[in-house]
Amino acid sequence: MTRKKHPPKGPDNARMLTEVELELMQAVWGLGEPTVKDVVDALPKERDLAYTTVATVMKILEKKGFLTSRRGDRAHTYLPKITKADYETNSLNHMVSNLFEGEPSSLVMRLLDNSDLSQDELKSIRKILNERMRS
Amino acid sequence: MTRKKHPPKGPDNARMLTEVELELMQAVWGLGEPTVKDVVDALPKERDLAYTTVATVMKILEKKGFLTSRRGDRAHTYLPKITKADYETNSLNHMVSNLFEGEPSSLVMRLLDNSDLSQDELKSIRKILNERMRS
DNA sequence: AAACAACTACTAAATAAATAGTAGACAACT
DNA sequence: AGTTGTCTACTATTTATTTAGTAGTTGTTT
Repeated sequence: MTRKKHPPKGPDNARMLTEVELELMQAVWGLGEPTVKDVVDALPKERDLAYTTVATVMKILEKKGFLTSRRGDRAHTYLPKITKADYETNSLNHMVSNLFEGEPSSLVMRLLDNSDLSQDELKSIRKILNERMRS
Repeated sequence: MTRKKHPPKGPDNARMLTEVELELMQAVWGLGEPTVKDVVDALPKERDLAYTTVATVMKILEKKGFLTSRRGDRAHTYLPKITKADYETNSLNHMVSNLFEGEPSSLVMRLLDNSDLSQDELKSIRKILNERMRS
């Protein structure tokens, strides 16, 4: 079988995190500049990942450009290279363009159609919206 | 190395589509009950996927429960087992719980913070919101 | 200093995802 | 009836993802 070797994804610009990567990034964002151990400890006790597994995934996150590391006192520490807010924005953009034909309002429509949003949630959303529109 | 064989993902209930899978599902949703060929033809010309690649992925989608197939006149046809609307809802729920701490309003906030929304978009979002709130 | 604990680098294995070729079945024209 | 084209089933390859072990280094505690 003559197979064309399909090229590696390459050092992409706007890559999305995998499930586990996101899980660990959440911990990192919450912790500031944690060590591997900090992250392991921050995971819920029922989430039983080996220390080395976490270390490996964090190395991968570094290779992919989501984290930088530097030598700390004892262990080295990891620092996010992207804020959670920016990642949220990227995720939303990705979703809007892949699933909602590039129309953010379609996304909001679907969200409002579905989720059991309380009257309070709706109000706070409207408030935000009004602020956005004033400016 | 004594390695614990980590179990396969299993026939999951609320799995998300991969990138390519979503691409093909979009075509299927747009077409109704297409054959493999219909889907291939519906892809943008610059998207140069082999017929067999599309056939393989659609088989996978069937195994995962996103499509059913039945014998048609010549080729067999594929029918979505989930509507696009339902998949959109699942995606949003997934995102809200994995990235927005379960708060849909946080998602909306982030979306609105993202400056490249036109005044028209904002207006149509507000309209939707107002409709939701009246009911 | 010996023992022990923590940490890193490297390696490894299983499964998933993306892509596509081959062979054989079946139909449609000459 | 032979050629041609389409379609399916099966197989194959590369890369990605998830998970974790081992060996070696370095630091800590008796």
